[in-house]
Amino acid sequence: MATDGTSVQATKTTFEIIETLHELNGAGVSELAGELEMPTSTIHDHLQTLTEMEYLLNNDGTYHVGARFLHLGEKSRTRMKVYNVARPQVEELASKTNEHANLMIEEHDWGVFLYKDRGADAVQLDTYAGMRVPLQTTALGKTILAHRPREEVESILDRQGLVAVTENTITERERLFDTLEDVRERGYAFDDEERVDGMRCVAAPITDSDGRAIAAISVSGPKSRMMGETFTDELPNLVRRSANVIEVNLTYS
Amino acid sequence: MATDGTSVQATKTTFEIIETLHELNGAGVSELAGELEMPTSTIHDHLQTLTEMEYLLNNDGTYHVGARFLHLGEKSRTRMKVYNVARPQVEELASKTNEHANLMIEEHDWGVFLYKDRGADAVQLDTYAGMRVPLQTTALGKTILAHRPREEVESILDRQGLVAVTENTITERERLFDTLEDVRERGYAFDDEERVDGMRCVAAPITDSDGRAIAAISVSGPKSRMMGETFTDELPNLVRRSANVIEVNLTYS
DNA sequence: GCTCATCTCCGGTATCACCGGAACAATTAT
DNA sequence: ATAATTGTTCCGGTGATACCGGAGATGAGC
Repeated sequence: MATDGTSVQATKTTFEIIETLHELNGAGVSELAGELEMPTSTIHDHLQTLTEMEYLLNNDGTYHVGARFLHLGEKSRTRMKVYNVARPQVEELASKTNEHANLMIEEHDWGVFLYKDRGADAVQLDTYAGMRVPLQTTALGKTILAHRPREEVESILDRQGLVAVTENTITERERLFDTLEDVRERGYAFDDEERVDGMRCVAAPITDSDGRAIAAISVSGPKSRMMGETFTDELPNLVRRSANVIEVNLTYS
Repeated sequence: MATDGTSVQATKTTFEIIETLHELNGAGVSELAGELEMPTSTIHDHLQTLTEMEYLLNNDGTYHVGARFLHLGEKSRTRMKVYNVARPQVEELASKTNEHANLMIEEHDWGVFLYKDRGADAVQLDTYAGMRVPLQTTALGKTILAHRPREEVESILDRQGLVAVTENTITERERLFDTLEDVRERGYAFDDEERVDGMRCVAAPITDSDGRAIAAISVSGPKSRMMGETFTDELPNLVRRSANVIEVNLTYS
């Protein structure tokens, strides 16, 4: 583990433990020690500290991630202008289409779901606020990439690669850039089972005055309902209109 | 700073920085250094590490809390049974009453808002998911305390004290225990401007099979609308009924 | 009561978190 | 333009401490 000098090892360990605890959905000292290949005493020191600070919960030896993370996450979300402005629009999209409606931003080269709302007919989905996905695997991410300078997209891809998630995920760099070109021309993006089998999605970017994407909104639903003119015309218009409203409200508020 | 031996100082520093960053709603290195009375280089080391790990964002020298905390918080919330079961009930309460409806749990002696929904007429409030408040300052917290063993409540008070937040906050231990007795008899609790001036609240506990409170739900709104029979009969019944539905669903799911 | 598994606690030591200081960058004033 | 100022980043030394092994405590299962 090469330390750059300006790097706090204990912090890395602490967050590795938190992250693993989170993935395991709660665990004991020795389970974590085994998972992370660290001595139990080291794990214990960190768990102890974090519990004392009230970031973790200890239920008879089983530790869990506590609500202070929700506090940090939720409050920083509510302070994002785009979240506050976009949220009502996402809700309107969901209730108009009866499907899932989502808001995504980019952070550290990832697509992050900031908010989702479920319409009346929405299917069960694995998305939740805070979830991170590779940008090119969703319509949302593609609209964001489409409205970023090519060199920025290149460097994101250099760092992130082009992982395949389903059979339809775009994995060739040139094909992606072609797609982004289309997205830019049309003003919206599709996702045809590129992240989840059976699911389709339509997304539009939310751009600032320079045309740079700061976020994206979308409607997603099962292939069976997302087809024909609904998929090719109706939904794109709906989503774009919402994106526009958000852009306007961002400027004048 | 007395270290117990089994305590990781760097972790404490890291979270102090995160917490301060959060309170300041983003800050630079030297601002944090001033606030926390630490050398800029130490702050920088931690910020660097946390940004590398993608927990913080760095916008031209101004650091912000990132969405990974939302990820941790939101996912651990969705894995709580009571959240999933109670959420639809909270939403129903909000839409029936047109006021705020809330779900609270206890964690590390604090009352934590797990979820809130706003009805059509709901006033602007400072509550948000993850927010922590002293238990005795809300109707929600009081119902939780009322359905915990007295010795447990005593030790919570020993650690937390009885801070006054408004003029009406209960600050005497005996008066609190009298109130809790009433709450237990009635089956629900009121909050008459004990946390926020002008706001009233009605809450009911969600208990497990042993009668121990695991959470509470409530409706809250401005004094002007929360009065008369609505406040004394209608809302209590509504909230209790919702709590009951949640309890039943918790058992059979 | 014994065994096994797990969590806590403790104390030594090699490591690295912390810090001062200097270089670098950006912004404003002159 | 240039200097002054403010703030960020980098670097290397060193003393505090994170880490670890091992012992003690706890508790479940037989």
